[in-house]
Amino acid sequence: MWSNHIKYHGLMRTHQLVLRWIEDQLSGGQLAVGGRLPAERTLAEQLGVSRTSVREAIRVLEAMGVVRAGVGSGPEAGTVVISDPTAALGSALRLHVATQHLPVEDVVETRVLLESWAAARARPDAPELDLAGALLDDMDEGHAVDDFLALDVRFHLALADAAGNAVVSAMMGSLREAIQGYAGQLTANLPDWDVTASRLRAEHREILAAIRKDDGGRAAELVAAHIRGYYKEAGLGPKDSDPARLP
Amino acid sequence: MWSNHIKYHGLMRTHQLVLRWIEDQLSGGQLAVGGRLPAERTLAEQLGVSRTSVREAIRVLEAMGVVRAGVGSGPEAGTVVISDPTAALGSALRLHVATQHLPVEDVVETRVLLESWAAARARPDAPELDLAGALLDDMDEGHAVDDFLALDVRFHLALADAAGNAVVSAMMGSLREAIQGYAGQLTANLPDWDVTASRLRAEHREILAAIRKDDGGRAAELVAAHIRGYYKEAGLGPKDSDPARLP
DNA sequence: TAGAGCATGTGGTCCAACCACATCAAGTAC
DNA sequence: GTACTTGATGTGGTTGGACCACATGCTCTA
Repeated sequence: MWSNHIKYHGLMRTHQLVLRWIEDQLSGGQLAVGGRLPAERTLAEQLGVSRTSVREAIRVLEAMGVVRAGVGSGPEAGTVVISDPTAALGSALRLHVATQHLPVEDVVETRVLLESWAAARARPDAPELDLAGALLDDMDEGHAVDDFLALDVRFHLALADAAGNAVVSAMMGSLREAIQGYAGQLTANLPDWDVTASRLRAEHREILAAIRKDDGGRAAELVAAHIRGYYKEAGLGPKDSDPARLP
Repeated sequence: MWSNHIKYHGLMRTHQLVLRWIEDQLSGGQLAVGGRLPAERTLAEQLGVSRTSVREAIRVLEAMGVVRAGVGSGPEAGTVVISDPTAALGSALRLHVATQHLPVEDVVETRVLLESWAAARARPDAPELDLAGALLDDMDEGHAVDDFLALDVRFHLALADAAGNAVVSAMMGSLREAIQGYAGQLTANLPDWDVTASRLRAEHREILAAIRKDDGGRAAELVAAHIRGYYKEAGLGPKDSDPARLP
């Protein structure tokens, strides 16, 4: 039996070598979602590196939403392959928003772009719209602010999913996640939350109705106004002084 | 002087604690792009954790494009804060494409969406267009396939930057990066690279001209056709059987 | 048969040591 | 005086070993 040991990697740091090995396993199909990585100690020995380097690689993959590490024994234990792009993109965006290199206004505008497109593209008979409708019904029964916002997130995600593009869905969710803390603080700026919540509910119903009637153009306009209106009311100033150029 | 030691974090893994501390420093402004983190050993002592945990946190931040670690002494050494959202999003997308949970078709369609929007929104006098023009001139002088594609990437990035939305630029770049390997293989499917390259050059000039004439609508259409056309010629089948619904 | 308790294997954490590298300062040769 | 050599210093990179907490499953016992 030949050895998997990889040497002569002077140009690459050891954990990146492990990373590349795992990525190759994924691309090649030897490793798929639901599958499990070898134990850290085993993998370290197989690749001829230290357990520390293996762990650093796994830490990165975990941050990327590609694996989940669980202690103990049994099916929940070990390092298993998952696929949660939203978590990865969300964390990355949030960090870069924190460094002030991604303006919140740009995040909001990108949300408008992606969600408008999703609303315009969603099929009236998409099954995700049923979930959106159910979430909408839940929102009617007087919730606390946090609960309402949680349902709101799921409603918007359901709409995005209805467009059938996994990348757009993931990016949409990550954008929302990246400014979640920011949006939460904004609610404090609102003059009257109950009034705002009522308006949001009404707008949600309009959006869903437009999609159901296959009026994608109107749905897109409504979504854009819905998102921009909320952040504007909460005090987020527009970055662009020429709104006429907005699509 | 009080201690920075953080204890009683039973619910959180140690490296996540370090991660949170650094993110707080970024949000609070104590750390900004260009700044340097304390040395690993120092930070470990300050937070009362092992150097291992500090290193795992730094590895994650590095993968997120938030810091860059350099050995040795001097200005290039140490762990300094940077901001490269594209790298982070690109790696994450590439990995999830590898797990087959993000279809390449969806990546391409999202590129069409973002780049069309950018082309429609770009101002005719945006300085980034000058760079795009210069790159276009470079492309004329017979290059190898790889060189041409490298210039092509920079041209498209320049166009995206001209729209003035950092989030869209970052996402655009990451999408391109995520399928870079895939796109490279596709060139082998082309019947005649020189013919294709000529067509791409002509389309680039048309796109740039449309933006310069402030005809955003036409620019968006040209970009969409440009991207879809390339991948279609190279053999990437459309995922949706109803192209009439495309925006 | 039902329960308690141990064996096993997983990731989580820490420590101590060593290496490679880049800079800078002190010393040395000319 | 100038130019070169040489060592000290401080950085991240890597390793091996040790121990812990946890979850499961087997085995022994009452």
